[in-house]
Formats: sequence, structure tokens, C-alpha cells
Amino acid sequence: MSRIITDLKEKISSGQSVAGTRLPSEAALTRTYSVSRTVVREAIAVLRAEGLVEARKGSGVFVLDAVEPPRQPFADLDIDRVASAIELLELRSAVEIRSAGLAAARRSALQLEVLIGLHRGLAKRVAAGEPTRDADFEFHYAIAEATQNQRFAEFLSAIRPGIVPRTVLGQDAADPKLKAPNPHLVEEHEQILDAIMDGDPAAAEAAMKAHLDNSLARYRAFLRNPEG
Amino acid sequence: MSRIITDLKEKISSGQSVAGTRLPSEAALTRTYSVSRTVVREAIAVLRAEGLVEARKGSGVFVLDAVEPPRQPFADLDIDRVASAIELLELRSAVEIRSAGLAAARRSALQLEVLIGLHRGLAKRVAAGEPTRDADFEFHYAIAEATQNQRFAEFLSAIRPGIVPRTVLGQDAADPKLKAPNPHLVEEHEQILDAIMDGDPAAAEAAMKAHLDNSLARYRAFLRNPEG
DNA sequence: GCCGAAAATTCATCATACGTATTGACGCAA
DNA sequence: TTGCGTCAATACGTATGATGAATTTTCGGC
Repeated sequence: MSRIITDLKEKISSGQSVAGTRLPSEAALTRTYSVSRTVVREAIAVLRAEGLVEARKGSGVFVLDAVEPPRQPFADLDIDRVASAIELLELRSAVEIRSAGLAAARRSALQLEVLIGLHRGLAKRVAAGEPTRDADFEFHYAIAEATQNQRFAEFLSAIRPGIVPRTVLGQDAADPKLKAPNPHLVEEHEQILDAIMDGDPAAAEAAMKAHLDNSLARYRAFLRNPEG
Repeated sequence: MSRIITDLKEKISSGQSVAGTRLPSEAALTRTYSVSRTVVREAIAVLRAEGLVEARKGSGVFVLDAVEPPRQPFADLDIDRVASAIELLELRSAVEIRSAGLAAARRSALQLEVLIGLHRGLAKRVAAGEPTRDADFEFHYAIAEATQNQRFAEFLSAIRPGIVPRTVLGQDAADPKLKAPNPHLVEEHEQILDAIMDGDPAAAEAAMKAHLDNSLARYRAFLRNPEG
């Protein structure tokens, strides 16, 4: 069944069937795929539900113009391509540096407590030699939340797939060199946190810039010398 | 047919059927909706294709955990809410200021020409009293492209719906006061363009900051005194 | 109470049939 | 030749019955 759906979709998206084209009739599909009409109809029902085709009774099934679904931004990142990671980091820096500054100026007492808690948790993980990617992200996310502008947090959520790679079942294709934790992670976060505690936007921005520039430098070093 | 699909979807999403719940059997659905098995099966085929349910032969059709489809970021903006526009502008500033700086440092000769052309076009529109929203966006977009980092342009594309409101057929709900063009638009763009031409990142960032701060100020003024 | 076989249930697919809408061909008249 | 009406062929929508395969339930024997 899924074979038929896949096949028909392929024919549609590959442009073999432009908008307005008529699909083969149910009877014809029955013959070409050697299945019953039930199966053919269920396959077409799926295509219809997805808005790919339109069935006109007595006439046939017709391909509709593909309404380009709004593409998920930042979803095409090839996390294994270092250049791609650098691109995203550059964009992220722009946002996060401002984010740190705004957080220093606006954070609530409660948000400050959350940040401190997250920072301690991350320090513990580092000390224990556990993975830090998620905890790291949470710290940055909490800073974005402390800006009191939800768009900053929303931005981080949107690019998260490009920051925190989904480990593929059993094997992670990312280069282990790149996964080595930043040795100064805790100190750098500490300086950001201190500046936010002090309510010093300039210092917070500087600390965040230093933190992200450090990552950028590590990526670039890897690009220059992948074996190093 | 669509009635059954809608109904079943509603039952699933409304939480009446949590993950693991069994849907009524085909025979039962046939009775409750007074349709044939054909129709019921086609409806279920659609739900299956959408990953909402899983059919186990001999056992039944079971609801799956709803895999939260990745929400389109920045798509929930209520452009008529000034506070929402301010939020987005604040985020956008962080990106665009850096964007201007990078563009000044990296723009190619061709990109510079494009920028100059777009700027002239915008100036003409202003002189002619024509709408400038799209041309304005294009100028900013071209700057993002001149960073040589596609993520900056991608970011602008993603938030565009929140910047350039789609005028609803016949009537635009946005307040006319907010739609009044920035009286210094051309001059401000000119300063940004000059800095990019000069290859002066600091000046470009300052000019972009001034430009966006101006918008921000106008929004805030409107918030304080909507009638002004 | 436990176990295993039989029965009932349920989805997957096939085949046939009827209704309705559309299309195209044919024939007839102007 | 052109235009029009009728009718048959085609195609989708739905209904129904039957078979197969996998699972669940029931129930009898121990």
C-alpha cells in the first residue's frame, strides 16, 4: 500500500505529473500495481487528504498545484558540516550577545535563581564527566527567557536542532573532536552569570561574546586542521 | 468521508483518546457513522498516513503519541498588537545590526551594486508616494545576503510575516498611524549603505542601530499615545 | 488455578455490484 | 457543415460479501 502511495507521490513531485494532469484511473492503477481497487482507493485517499490530488467523480483524479508548505527555517542544517555549524553560530552570536545584555538589564529575581541553579547543575555534570550539551542549551535558553522577550527564547528553540545534534541510533556521525567539551565552559558561563547578577549589560554582552567567540575559534581551528 | 476523518481526529487531539487507546473497530465505526467499510477504511488510511494511529491486524487501530509537529517559529505574531511588533523588532535588531557589520566587511562588488540599485528604487517609491514596505524589506534582505552567511537571510525570511503584514483582502486591520512611512527612511538607509560601501563595519552597525532604534521609538511612542 | 486449543474478533485484501457525474461519440436536423 | 440532443462508455463513491492472517478471548480439561 505504502509502496503505491510513495510511487504516486514520486510521480507527482518529480514533475512527471504537473498540476492538472490526470492520474491513471482506479482500474488502470489496479492493473499496473496488481492490487485490488480497495488498496488503490486507500492510497488515493491519502494523497487527497494531503492535498496533492483532487478526485472529480466521473472524470478522474487530478494533480493539484503543490502548495509549497512553509519550510522550517534552520532545518536544513547538516550538523556534520563544520561550515554549516559556523554559519549558524555566527547568527546565534548576534542574538545571544544581545540576549545576555537584555537579561542583565531585565532578569527577575526568580529567573536569576533559575540561572544559578542551572549553572550549578551544569558544573556538576562537567565535574562528573557527563554530557553537557542539553544542560548547556538550557542555560542559554534561560538567559533568553530572562530578556522578558519571548522571541529570543523562540529563536533558540528554532535553531536548537542545529545546535544540539540528534544522536543517530547507535552511532553519532559528528566528529568526536568537535564533541569534546569546551574546557572553559564553566568559567565562561560563570562570567556571563556574574554579569547578569550584577545587572551589567555591557559586561554580560562581553562575556557572552567571549564565550561564543571561543566556540567559533574551536570550530575554525577544526576546519583548518581536522586531525588536530 | 471527511466528516469521519475530522471526527476521529477531533477525538484524538482532544485527548479523548490518549496514546495507546484503541479506536472502535471497523465494524463499530461502520455502524456509528452508517457508512460502509470502504469509507471507514479510507478514513483510517488517512489517519495512518498522518502518523496519528497505527493499525495492528487482528488487534485493532491504536492511537499513537502525537509527535508534535515542529511549530513554525514567529508565525504566531499578532501584527496588530504593537507589543508583539516591538518584541520582534528587538530580536530583529540584534540580528540586523550584526548583519550590517558583516555586510560591510564581506560584501562583494556585485552585492554592493544590488544594494545601490535597491536603495535607488526605494528612494523613487518614496518620492512617488508609493508603498515602501516590500522595497524596504528587500533592502534589508540584500544586506543579509551580503554577509555571505545565508543564515542571516534565512532569519529574515522566517520573520518576514511578522514584519510585512499581509494586507487582508480589502481591509488592513493595522493601525494607519503605524503604517505611516518613516520620514527619515531614505536618509537612514543611505547612511547604512555608505558605511557598507566604505567597508566600515562599526559605522554600518551604528547606522543600522540608529535605523532600527528609530522604528522602535516610533512603536513605543504609539504604545504610549495611540491617538498621537 | 493453570494451560492449551478452539472460537471470536479484527484488520488486510480481493471481487462484485450499483449509483451518479462526466465525457465523448454518434446521429439527426437546420 | 454546423449545432444539438441522446446515449453509451468511463470514472469515482459507496455498499456488500468473502477469504486470509494475526491477535485476543473463551472455555474445557487437568
